[in-house]
Amino acid sequence: MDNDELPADVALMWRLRETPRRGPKPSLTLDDIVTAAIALADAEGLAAVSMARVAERLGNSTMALYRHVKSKDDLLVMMSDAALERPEPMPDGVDWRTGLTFWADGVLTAIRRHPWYAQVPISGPPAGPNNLAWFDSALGVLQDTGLPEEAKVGVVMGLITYVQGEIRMAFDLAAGYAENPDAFQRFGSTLRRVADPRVYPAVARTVEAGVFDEVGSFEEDNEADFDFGLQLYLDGVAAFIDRVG
Amino acid sequence: MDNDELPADVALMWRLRETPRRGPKPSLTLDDIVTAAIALADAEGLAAVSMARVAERLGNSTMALYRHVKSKDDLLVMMSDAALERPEPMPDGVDWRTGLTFWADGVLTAIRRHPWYAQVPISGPPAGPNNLAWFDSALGVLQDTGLPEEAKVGVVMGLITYVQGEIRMAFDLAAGYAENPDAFQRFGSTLRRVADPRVYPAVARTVEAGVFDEVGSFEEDNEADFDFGLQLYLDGVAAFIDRVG
DNA sequence: TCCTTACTGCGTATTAGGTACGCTAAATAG
DNA sequence: CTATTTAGCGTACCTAATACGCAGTAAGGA
Repeated sequence: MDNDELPADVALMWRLRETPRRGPKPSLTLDDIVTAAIALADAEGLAAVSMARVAERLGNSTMALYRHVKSKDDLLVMMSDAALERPEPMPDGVDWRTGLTFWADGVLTAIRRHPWYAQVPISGPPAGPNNLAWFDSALGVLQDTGLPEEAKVGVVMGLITYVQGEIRMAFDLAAGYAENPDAFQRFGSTLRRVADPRVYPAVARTVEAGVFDEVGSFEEDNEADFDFGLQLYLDGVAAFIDRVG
Repeated sequence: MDNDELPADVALMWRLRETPRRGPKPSLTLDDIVTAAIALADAEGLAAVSMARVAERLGNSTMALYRHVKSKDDLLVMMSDAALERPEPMPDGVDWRTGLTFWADGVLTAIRRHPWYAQVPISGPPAGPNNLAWFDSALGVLQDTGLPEEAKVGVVMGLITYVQGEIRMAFDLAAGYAENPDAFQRFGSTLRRVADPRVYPAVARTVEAGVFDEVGSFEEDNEADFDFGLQLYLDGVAAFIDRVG
């Protein structure tokens, strides 16, 4: 068994630990802990996730968790892999562009169920099983483009980067919005007050054009912005495939 | 004076508070606090920034800070605006594409000086003076494209989203790398062990092609990936400008 | 069968950090 | 000179992470 060559937390995420033989039967499993922590984060936000609160949900003591998890950070890593769940299988025969759009929407949908995901730092390459499944799904869509493997990875990395940016911005902003909607509704008038045309000429022009005046639903605006940027990126990918693929 | 219509923290960031008349002269200014906090975060990471540590650096007591700052979160918001500093002025007469590339590199360079930036949640629209200056700089580059104002904002938002993704991923990953370089160097072999070709066919193909085998400098790889994705996005913008602008 | 051993759950205690509260002293307005 | 406003700060409280070690449990071997 050469599991010991794998990093410890990766082995944990893939549930590769050999089952111990002696000692009392665990009344608690890693899955229980991760599930409880996710439920708590979903219900009350990541800040509510303390070892004590998680243990309470499980009817166990705080310190019992540490038999299954190295530290709280460790738990967070497992939570974020688990929260991604599995990607929905790609519809048969989709072209790469439809596929990547489907993929990106899928990521956002999955994460919308667990908004706290945006606050968990990514600690390494996508090594958990669910993360890897998403990665695989996106790579698979590019199969028929004829791009070299390395270029496929580049395209997917760029897409992941864009989507990560969206996740971070959208969900941080949503938290800010929930806490203080005024700051958003008054953004236009704040800018009018504060954006001196001599210092911020381009912003001032945009403000004058009224771009920040119509409020619109926060989510819808965001979704539209995301799609707009995504389509720009995919246009670039299309040009690249024409050139190289 | 209608400052009171501005959100309190925005007024603070723009230093619009009316100077008080009575009471002892402050021995401490908001700038001092923000500067000290940034220096501390630069030197020891965001986790080292506690109110106590910041106060210690200033030779003051912990609670003295609360006369100038509403809460620690408040301080973080100010820190992240201040950390951005001002964008370098755009070279004269650059075309939009060169300009946006220059801009994106500038953001990354600015943030590389303050890596903890990636961990501070964005709590609202870009309302601080430095944030706004960057926003203005990017918008200004698109001046001659003939795009309507709203489309310019869309293009810049997409770029910001991509860059935010890069910031988050690159700096989180760098932290993970510093802590545990093995996880990265062995990523290829980890995948080989763990990525069952029947479950992860596309990943397996990529692994077989050896894409994850050559290690390369962590920073250089990252920079290259970022530029690759950025150019794809800008290709998309170019197509959009041809179509609409 | 019984003892050894590996393991689980958990109580205790330590450390660290955020911040409410209220006191004291300073500066200025009247 | 007195009232008012404000700065600094000591104290205290609360929450949280987690090191440490004990006690009880289930398998394996004698």
